[in-house]
Parts: sequence; C-alpha cells; structure tokens
Amino acid sequence: MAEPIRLSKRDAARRENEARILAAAEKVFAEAGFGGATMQLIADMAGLPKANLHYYFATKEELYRKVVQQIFEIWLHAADSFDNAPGPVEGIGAYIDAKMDISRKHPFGSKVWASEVMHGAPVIQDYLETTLRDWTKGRADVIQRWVDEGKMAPVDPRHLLYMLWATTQHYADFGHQIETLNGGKPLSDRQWKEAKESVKTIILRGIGAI
Amino acid sequence: MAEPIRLSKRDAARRENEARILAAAEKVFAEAGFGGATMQLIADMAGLPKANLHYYFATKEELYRKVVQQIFEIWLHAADSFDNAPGPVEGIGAYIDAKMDISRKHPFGSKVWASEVMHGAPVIQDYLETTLRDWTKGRADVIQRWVDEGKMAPVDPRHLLYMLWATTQHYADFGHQIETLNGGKPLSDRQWKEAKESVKTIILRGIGAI
DNA sequence: ACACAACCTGACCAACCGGTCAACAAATTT
DNA sequence: AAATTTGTTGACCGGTTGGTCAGGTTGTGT
Repeated sequence: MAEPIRLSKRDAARRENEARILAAAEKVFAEAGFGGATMQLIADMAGLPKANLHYYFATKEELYRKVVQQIFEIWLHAADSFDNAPGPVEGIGAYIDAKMDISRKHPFGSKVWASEVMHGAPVIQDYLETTLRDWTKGRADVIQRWVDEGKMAPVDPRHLLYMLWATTQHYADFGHQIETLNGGKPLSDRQWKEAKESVKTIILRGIGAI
Repeated sequence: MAEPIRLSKRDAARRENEARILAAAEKVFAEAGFGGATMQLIADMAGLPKANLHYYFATKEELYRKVVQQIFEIWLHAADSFDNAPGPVEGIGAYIDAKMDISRKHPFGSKVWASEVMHGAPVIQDYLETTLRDWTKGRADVIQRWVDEGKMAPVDPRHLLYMLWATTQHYADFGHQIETLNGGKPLSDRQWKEAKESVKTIILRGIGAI
C-alpha cells in the first residue's frame, strides 16, 4: 500500500508550483503555439513572476518538452484497454471511448501534441522513432491477428489506426470548428455521447466487426 | 473563351512576386506556426528583400490571412464532386479522393489551416460562421436525403462529415508521423492509393453504402 | 524625351523576448 | 539559534522582430 507520504512545506510548494506552471503552459502553448507563446504570458496565467518559471524550468524548450511528454503518456495509456480484448468490438470500441474522453478532458494537451507533430516533431522525434513505433507495431499485430481469426474484414491495420487517431483527435484539435458549427456552443454531454456512438458505429461496421 | 491577356511587365512581375511570397509564406507558416514564422525567413525563401514583402503585404497578419484564404478556397471546391452525385458511393467516394489529393498536393496549406483552427480561428472566424456553416448545412442535407432514400444507413451527417475531414486531413497534418512510422520514407504512389482505398472502403462500408 | 507613377531596398528603430543575476526571504539541518 | 540550503523576485541585458522610410530605379503613358 502507498504510505501517506509526508511532504515538507518545500516539497508541497514545489509540487504545486510545477503543476500550476505546467497547466498554464499547456494552455498557452495550445492557444498560441510554441513560437507565439511567451514565458511572461505563462507566468501571468500561473500567477508567478517570470523569473520563478526559469527557476523550475531552465528554458522555454524544457518546459515545452515536459508538456509534450505529459500528454504523450496519457495518449499511450489510452490503449491499455486495447490489449487483452477478445475482439475488435471490445478492443477498438474501448479505445475509441478512451480517446474521445481524452479529447474532451485534455483538449489543450491534444492540441500541443498535434502542433508538435505538425511542425515535424522537433523535440519528440526520438519518441516517435522508438516508443511510438513499437507501440504501433504491437497494436497493428493485434489487429492483424483479429483479421486472421476472421473477427473482422481484411483491412490494413496501419490505416485503421490512422483513422482512429484522426477521428478521435479531431474532436479536440478542431473543437473550435465543431463548436462554431454547433451554433457556437460546446458539445453537450448528450452530443458527446452521440459523437462516440457515431464514430464507433461507422468504424466497427466499416471494418466488418458488427 | 478566355482571351490571352497581355500582361505588362509590371503586372507580370507583380503576379510572380506575389505568388512567390505566398508560396514561401505557406511553407514557413506551416513549419513554424504564425508566431514562429518571421518575415525575414519568408523573404529569404522567396528570394526577395524583407522590405519588399511589406510593399506587397503591409503586415504579417495580412500575408497570413491571404495564405489561409487561399487554402480555404481549395478546401471548399473539393466538394464540387459531392453535389450531383447519385448516391453516397459516388459522392462521398469522390470527396474522399479529392480531399486525399489535397492532403498530398497541399500539405503546407493543410497545416496552416489546421493550425489556424486549432488556435481558435483568430483571423477566419467570420468564414467559419458564414461560408463554412452554409457549406456544412448543404452537405448535411444531401447526406440526410441519401439516408431518407435508403441509400445508406442512418448516420448523423455532421459526425460523418467530421470523420471525413479528420481522416483525410490527417494524412497532411500528421504526415510527419506517418512518414516516421513508414520507416522514415514518404508514402509511395502505391501506398497513397492503398490509403485512399482503405479510407473509402471502411467509411463507405461503415455507413452501409456498400 | 519627358514626366509621372509604380516599384525596390539598405538602413534604421522602437518594442518585445528569453534568459540572467544579485540581493533577499524562508525553510531545513546541525 | 546559527548556519546552510532552497526558493523568490525586480531589474536588467543582448538579440531579434515587425514595421518604417528616404532615396533611388524602372516601367508606362503622353
């Protein structure tokens, strides 16, 4: 069991400050891009003097890197439900649910990730070439197995994965567009549920799993 | 018929300079984002002195706006094939083809557009609320008609459109990621064809049109 | 050939940015 | 409670950026 760790005043303050800075940075980087974001703006949003940011994160790049790593972790773990699933309906269905939830809960992080990749992944190229490549290979193998077992139509696992990523992330990255087309209002709980169902239905039927 | 308009030296030079600047700007904005792009970099890439850029485009914002408008036009016209189609197989199939071609031919423009929307559409919000809203309404009606005519399963037209946008644009916006997962090489002609087929097959089957 | 307008550009500037630092405050250790 | 480590911050700096402008060049109409 986890002990109720006693945090010294210092450690507690450090923890909170880092969290506040990271949260502010995530939002500012998402809304302004790396180049458009300023340390001053992040500092103001975090309620700290700019010099204090540089005490916790030496450079703008270092802070940005931490923000990207954070969302990448969440992104990867979304596929936990993918494994050990008996078939595509459960596995891919749960994956869509998880990724749609991420899009709703972490829209800023999703945008930062999208922005990073769009600009050629200057700071996380190594992750793409190692962690993400392995991850993708593993899931593609699972999908291929389902195909071989006749649990779904023969589709290219890669392109199916791209479609899953694209569709689920779209609700975060292009959330503003969707909101505008929704009469300027964010999707309601019911509309989010409908979105999830639509995506799941079309894709699962599209791969011949239902 | 279009007359072979005689361009004076001036008009010809103006045309070429503007085109060169816009092409350079599209690339730089796509790779560095609006905030990260510099007029100097665009000028260097266009092979013109920076001051000359400001002669043609007064401000960075004005130049950026032109770039965004340009890709928006292409984006809208991609759906010409959508209309007058007898059913979803032809209409949506052609639309997917057209949008995939755009992703391949105009990856920079696609990224600029994505970036603009992701950042809350600061310069083209009015377009979203007028042109895009009308456009979307029109296509959604067409899809609904096909549903009513029994030519496809009853799916929410909006979410289908989002899925089409997301999936096709993904190949441009996340092209770097796809390239990395493809062994660091861009998709070949054959792979692009396979991508198109995969997308069309999954979606058309997903909406019960085939 | 002349006059006028359009075009071009090196040099320049004020504003802003990321990052530094010295001086100070607070917590922790001894 | 003294000493030491850790955290805090206003003021500052060199470098870069978007944008300006005066003075020159080129093309066009007359």
